[in-house]
Amino acid sequence: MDKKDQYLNPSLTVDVVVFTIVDGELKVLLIKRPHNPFCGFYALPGGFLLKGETMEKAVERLIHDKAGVKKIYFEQLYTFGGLDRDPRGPVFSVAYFALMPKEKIIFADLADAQSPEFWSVKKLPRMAFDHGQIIKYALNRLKMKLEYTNVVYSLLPVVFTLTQLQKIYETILEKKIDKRNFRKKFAQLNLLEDTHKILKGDRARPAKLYAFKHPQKETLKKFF
Amino acid sequence: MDKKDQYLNPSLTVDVVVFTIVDGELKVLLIKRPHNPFCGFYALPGGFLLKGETMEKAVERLIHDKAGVKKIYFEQLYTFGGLDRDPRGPVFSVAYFALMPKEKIIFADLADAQSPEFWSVKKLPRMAFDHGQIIKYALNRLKMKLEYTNVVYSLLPVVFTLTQLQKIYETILEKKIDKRNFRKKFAQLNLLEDTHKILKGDRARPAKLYAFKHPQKETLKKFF
DNA sequence: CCAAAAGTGTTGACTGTACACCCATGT
DNA sequence: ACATGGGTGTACAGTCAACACTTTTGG
Repeated sequence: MDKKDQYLNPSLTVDVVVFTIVDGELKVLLIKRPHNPFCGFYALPGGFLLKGETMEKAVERLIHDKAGVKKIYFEQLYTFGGLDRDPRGPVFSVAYFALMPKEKIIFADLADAQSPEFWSVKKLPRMAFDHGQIIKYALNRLKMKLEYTNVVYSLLPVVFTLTQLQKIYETILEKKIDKRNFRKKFAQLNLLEDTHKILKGDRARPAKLYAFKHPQKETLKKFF
Repeated sequence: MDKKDQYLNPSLTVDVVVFTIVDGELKVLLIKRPHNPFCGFYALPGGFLLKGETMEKAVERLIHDKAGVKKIYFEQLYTFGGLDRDPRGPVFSVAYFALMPKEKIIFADLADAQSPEFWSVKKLPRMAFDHGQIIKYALNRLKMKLEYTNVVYSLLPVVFTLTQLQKIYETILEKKIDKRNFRKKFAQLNLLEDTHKILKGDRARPAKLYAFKHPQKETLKKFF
């Protein structure tokens, strides 16, 4: 047997789980597959690497093409390599997870002909490949990162109220948080600055608007 | 241009960072490369996938062939994909990290002709590819996991003294830990059981031997 | 003046940390 | 008897969780 024949020659793709929060629901970006396999099913944005392209560049390209947005937070998640993931043969997928604020969503004018949509993670459609599992994995990572880092900034516009901030935590962690304890915690973490602006318009007391001092990723001891 | 030409067709390898502790030093398993590129440099055990082999199977195979051991703890670490990692072209490497107790080290009778050696992570030789960085990444992961999980069991023989346990923490985290607080913490975590055996032979007071009740991986709130 | 969301402190329980001495054995 | 590592408790500080009322606006 030729030595080369004993080796697997797998394909390598990149898939991205893009999360955002709209109307108090955590959503994930999906695309309806126009081809077989899994034609008509929904899938994560993904695809092969182009020549000379790193995985990170590919992720940026995918995010730009499918969500019309640049420069959002993303990180590598996990590499999935089950032999039966794709009926066409061995395809290894390096999954990334990304976060964006809903304010950046633009679907008009996309370079790509496919039809990206945000779906609530609570009611996902039938998913192609093992993408359902990948989303589950990403969700878990998101919950972890919310508790140990300040990534939440990537889901928010530059200025926001403390209530908006709290609601993101409550939505993703799926639990109620005490308002006073929440605000106390953030106050002592010293991550936010008061913009001295105020959000009116609600038919209620106006809220102060805050911004992150350092929107870089930071790892802290314990958030929640 | 043919459509296929725009896609990268990378190779995919698996590399394993096997840690163990010997004589109070954290060691990593390395192999001296017998071929170019980087002939004579040291590298992590790794290689291509065989036909019909998952990444996990490949890791088990590598660990068995290079360290002569089966059934040790391992998990996926990260996928490295820099375009210049390998001078021969784009090679993506899915890195795993593994832990084994020094008691299981057997170098005799290996299926593989190469020469595996354990090197202290404090004094690594010149490394091939980006393997130095991969080890650094793995080391970081190990520190994290020590603090949040009970993986330490994978570095220990089935029975051990509390002092052996503590020394592993001290070695890896590179800090002294208070003996009383350490023992108190482990007592309240309730992970250990007293085997009612005793380790004599030191010219000092004999020590009780403990074992993990559930050697499965568990994630706990906070260890250290 | 009423509805709606913003804003604000205190207490008790728990957890982490600092710290020093006696005990059981081998030589 | 002494050297060596094993084994044990207390007190203080910091953090977490529970809990209710007043304030400011729009309608």
